This record gives sequence, structure tokens and C-alpha cells, in this order.
Amino acid sequence: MAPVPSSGMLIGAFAAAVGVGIEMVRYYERRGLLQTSVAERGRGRRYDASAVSRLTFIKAAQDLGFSLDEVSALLRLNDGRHCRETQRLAESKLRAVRAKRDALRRIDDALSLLIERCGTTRATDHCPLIAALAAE
Amino acid sequence: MAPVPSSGMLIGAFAAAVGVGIEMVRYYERRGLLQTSVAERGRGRRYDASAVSRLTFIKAAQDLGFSLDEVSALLRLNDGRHCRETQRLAESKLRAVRAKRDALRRIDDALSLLIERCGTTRATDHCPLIAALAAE
DNA sequence: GATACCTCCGTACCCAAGTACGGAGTCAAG
DNA sequence: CTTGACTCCGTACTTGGGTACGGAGGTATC
Repeated sequence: MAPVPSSGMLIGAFAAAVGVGIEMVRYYERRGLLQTSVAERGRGRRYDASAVSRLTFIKAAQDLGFSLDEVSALLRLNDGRHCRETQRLAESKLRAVRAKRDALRRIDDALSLLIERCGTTRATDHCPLIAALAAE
Repeated sequence: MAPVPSSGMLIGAFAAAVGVGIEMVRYYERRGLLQTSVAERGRGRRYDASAVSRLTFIKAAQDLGFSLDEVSALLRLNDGRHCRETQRLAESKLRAVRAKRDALRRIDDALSLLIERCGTTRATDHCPLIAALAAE
């Protein structure tokens, strides 16, 4: 058989194209996030534009706070028949993000207050910041 | 020698008093966050009110987003001479908290937008949410 | 004096999300 | 023909914050 043109990038170029490391690409393949097309004997696997957008999606979804398991779920849902489920997943993630934001706002308030107190009290023998936290 | 009264709680009561598990108390002792007073032969270690406020502080600081390593640093600084350093640590943590809040705000915006788009487009064959992320 | 409960300690395991390593194969250039 | 670059695969290690297990001993209660 004549060797097929073998279009597409090898793993190094692919990883570089999306800005991740080779080991991470292989890790995602092990996790089933990227499908492992069998390599041609001796030569590496080939990755095309659709693989690039899939990997790009993975990283973008991760940035939105989805875990890798959730990202797999999203990818499984992307067949055109489960758009509403995808939306529901995104909505539940949005709720989680908002809860985290609220928690961080409270932390911000508490820290700000403590730091301010640090400046105003005459810290003679005990730090008011630590005392405040120890006193529950 | 007459047996000393042995005041203070045993580990189980101590852990329960602060609302953590026994294993976690022992873990914190291993990490050096709680000092390990030698147990009286045969009987367990004793924990007093100062141990309670120390452990309370640890959990409160953790809730504020400090890692256990940072909590140890805070505890080491709490000798009355390092209040300004403690304040600086808190300020740097506050900056980190604000950075995280900003990131979450952006995530919130992006997710909200995507979810909204889900509702308005006629999702015929591909989910706009996923498409948007895949398109970088 | 048996039974249940508590403590001790070390070791090992868990999660997520990777990172690192090492040997073997292949390919292209000098 | 050798060297270097690239890939393959499996395995093991990392970080952070714990949780679980198991045997040995003390103590308190019936």
C-alpha cells in the first residue's frame, strides 16, 4: 500500500498549537477527553483542526470552572440532541460560581476589617488579626 | 507520685468541641500546627482552652483562604513582635482574594452570556454554548 | 473480669490534575 | 551509519488536605 498522505499535526505541534504540554494531551487521551486515533505504525498520531477545537473547548470550559469530569459530560452532550441538558449543566455551574463569589466577598470583608483593625490598634503584645480569628 | 488531676479534654472531646474529626487533630499535630504535648502514660493527651482557640484560629484562617502552610506562618508570627508582618501577609492574601473574585466575575459573565444564547438560538444541531467555547 | 470504649502510633489510601522518567521505536539529515 | 528529534507506552511521582485501617494498650462500667 502506498503511504497515505498523513495530514494533520503530530502531537508536539498539536500541543503547541493549543499551548499545552505533550504530556497533558496524552493525559487527556487517557481520561477519554480526546479520542485516541491509532497511530500509523511507527509514526505518531495525527491531529486535525477538529481536535484543536475540541482541546480548545476543554481548556476554555476548565477556565470556566468545569472539572474534567464535567467537561467530559459536556462533550458527551454535544450531539445536538442534548442542548437543554447542556444548558442545565451550565446553569448549575453558574449557581456554584455565584456561591463561590459570595463566599469570597465575605472573606474579603472579613480580611479588610481585620487589616484595618491592625492599623488602628496599638499592637502591644498580640496581633488583633490573630486574636480575632482565635476568638471564633 | 500521686496522679496529677489531668485537667483538660482528651482528643475526642477536643475535636468535638471545635467540630473536627480526631484524625484531623492528629494530622495538624503531625503538620506542626498544634503542638504535641506528651501524653501521660497510658492516658491520652490533654487539651485546654488555649488549644481550642488555637485550633479555632486554624479553621477560621483556613476559611479565609489561607493554606495550612500560611496558617503555620501566621502562628509563628503571633508573638507580639511581628504584627506588621502578619498584616502584610493578610494584605497579600486580600489581593489574591480580589484577583480570584475578578476571575469569577468574568466567568460569571461568560457563563451567563452563553446560557442566554442557549435560550435564544434555535439549537438545531449544535449547542451554541459548546460551539462558543470550542471557537476559542 | 469481661466488655465496650477510648487513645496511641504508623502506614496507607483518597481526590484532582497533572508532571516526570525511562526504554524502545522511527524517521530524516549530515 | 550515526546522531538528533520526535513519538510511543507504562509507571511513578507531585501537591494539598485530609480519611481510613489495624493492632496494642489503658480505662470505665456492668
